[in-house]
Amino acid sequence: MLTQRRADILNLVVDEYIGTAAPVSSRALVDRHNLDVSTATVRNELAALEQEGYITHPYTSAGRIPSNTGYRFYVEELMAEEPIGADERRTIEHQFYQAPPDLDEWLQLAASVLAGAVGNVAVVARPQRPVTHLRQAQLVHLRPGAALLVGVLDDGSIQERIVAVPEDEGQPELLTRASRLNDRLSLSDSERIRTIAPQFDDDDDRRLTLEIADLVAEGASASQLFIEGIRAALAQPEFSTTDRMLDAVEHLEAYELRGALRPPQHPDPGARVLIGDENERSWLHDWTMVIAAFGEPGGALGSVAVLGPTRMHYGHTIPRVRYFARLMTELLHELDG
Amino acid sequence: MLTQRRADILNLVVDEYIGTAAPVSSRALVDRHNLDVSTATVRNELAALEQEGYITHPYTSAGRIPSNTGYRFYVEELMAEEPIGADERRTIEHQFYQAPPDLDEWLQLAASVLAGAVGNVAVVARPQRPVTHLRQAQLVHLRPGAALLVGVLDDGSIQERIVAVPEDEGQPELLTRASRLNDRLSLSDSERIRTIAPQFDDDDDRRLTLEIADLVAEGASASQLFIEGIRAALAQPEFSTTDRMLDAVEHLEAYELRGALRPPQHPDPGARVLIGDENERSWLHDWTMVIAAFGEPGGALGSVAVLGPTRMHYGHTIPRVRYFARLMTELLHELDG
DNA sequence: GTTAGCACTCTCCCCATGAGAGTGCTAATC
DNA sequence: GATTAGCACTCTCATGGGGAGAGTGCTAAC
Repeated sequence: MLTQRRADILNLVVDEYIGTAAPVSSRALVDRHNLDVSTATVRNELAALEQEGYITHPYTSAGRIPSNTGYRFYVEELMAEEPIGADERRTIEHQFYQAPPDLDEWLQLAASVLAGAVGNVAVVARPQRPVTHLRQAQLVHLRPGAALLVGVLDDGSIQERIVAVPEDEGQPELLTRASRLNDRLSLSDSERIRTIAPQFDDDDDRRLTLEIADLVAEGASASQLFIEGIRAALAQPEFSTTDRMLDAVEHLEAYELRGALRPPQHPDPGARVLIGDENERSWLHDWTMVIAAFGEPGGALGSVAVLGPTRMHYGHTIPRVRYFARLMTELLHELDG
Repeated sequence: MLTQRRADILNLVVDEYIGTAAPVSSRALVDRHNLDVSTATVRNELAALEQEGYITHPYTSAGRIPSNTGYRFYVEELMAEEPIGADERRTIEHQFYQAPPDLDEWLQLAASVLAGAVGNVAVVARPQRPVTHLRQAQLVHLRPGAALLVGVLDDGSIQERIVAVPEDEGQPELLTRASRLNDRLSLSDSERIRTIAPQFDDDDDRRLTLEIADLVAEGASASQLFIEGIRAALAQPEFSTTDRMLDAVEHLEAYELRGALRPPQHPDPGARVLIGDENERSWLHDWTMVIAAFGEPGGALGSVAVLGPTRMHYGHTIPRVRYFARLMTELLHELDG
């Protein structure tokens, strides 16, 4: 365990480094926080902290920078959370009530506002149920023999695909067919729909039922992501060379991020912080991800996340990620009535 | 007008510069293309070409690089188009027939494959009609008093929003209501739907009709973009400094690109090439955009575009943009049956 | 019209240099 | 025993000079 003074100094080192992005010297600590010890004493403490693995220095005679262990300790024990003022809260919430009451608009807005607030990449994953159920299916006549199958799922998402229908059926017949299917399939999940299929007498009904099962399964697979703030994140000194920037650009896209986020299993009241190699993906080993889940237990679950260099303003970011997750839960609730 | 020899030399300068990204010297031209004149003669011709504005050089004693005028002349008169081999064609088309027959999948795939083929940013804009019509509207019961209004439009897109419905109506009543609305509104555009609204006796029908009009209008506004290849474009020497890279990253996103593309008015058999300041947006003044439209005349129109530095492999890119536009037209046709 | 020859220009890489920032250690001090 | 002053030492980084190299532009000869 760290002595109080060492912990204090570690705290200062991390704060300072987060603010300046430059290795922190003993001099800087003493001067800027009027410690009542000399730089030599601080140097001794820094050496001890380094011994214990909380900080390192890039070369013999540079200041100290936090190690991942240091950040971890900082986040758990030292960090002062920067509360979200009433003004800030109001400004943010105002933007949501200004926007049309549409989930996708809100998610997009959340990503954008959060990215702006933390100056890093913000990712919002559209809420999903672990298992989605069909709410209603519809067949829209396109041309003889083909119709658009539209499925509304119980997480509010819509899936569509073009399907074959009997050549001689027009919209009226398709309506009848759809209502027949809905009577049996509504509120079932993909698995169940598939088991119901053989119960239909009509060949086409059976085939369409299987299409619907596919449709529902598809809806449950890939959740849509809203990504913002790439430019702001890349402007940070961590990406001061073009190759590091290219690396980042390569990974900061929906496909990669989806893999990094993983769908939450239950709504999380807090925010998880994954520092450096605590992330599974190796490209994230220089990144920190702050992630929180939103939604109702048993309902659709989404994620709010912020990605940035491990040198991240944790005290600022973490409460904001939490706040946005709570806010999205509320907004979701509002949509559900 | 240029003499034949000057045109030949300009051609070589552009080819060479496109390949190497380095200013082209008289020596390089003579050596690498075994011209039967001396470097001094070539220098004289280069001086003349510079006089006439087709090339410049960055400083007194560097090789020559094409000016925008030079590129323009090259594209119109000199460039050798690199045909798409049967193999390449097969490989590409195969990928589309492998993919599920879904428009969005295809558009995404097109952006991705095209980006890979040209090594620059590829953008595909989802086809849109100048005026969209409602194909069918549907009301899906969510909870007492609220339903999901789903509109299928005649360009194949789907729009949705949550609307208020009478508290006491369940799915059966909503079905009746929807079919009543469809009878009157189907195949009308937003304008017309709005004028029909007052003809309904029922208050709720009138209100829902206006919602539908909105929905249709919304569907016609912003076309979805599929963007790929950012990383490849940024890896080029034009973006060798982080600030230029940041500038590019800032602009290479859906919102900005939508503004740069502008919806096509009619399907274009060729591909337009906009070099440097021929682009309206000032951020594109160092870029070239190659853009082609696809779709049927009178039907929904989309765009295929490639964006890259003005030093772009024109002879390679242009035929491929054209080819993808044609391919998308065919695929669109296939979806429409 | 073409070419050899050459002076001239500009970039770019390399390297030496020195200032500056910081540490680590030792010995003195509280 | 903890703290501190002092100082040697280390490493980076900015600066500037120098030289090689690449290429042009011009002139005079062919």
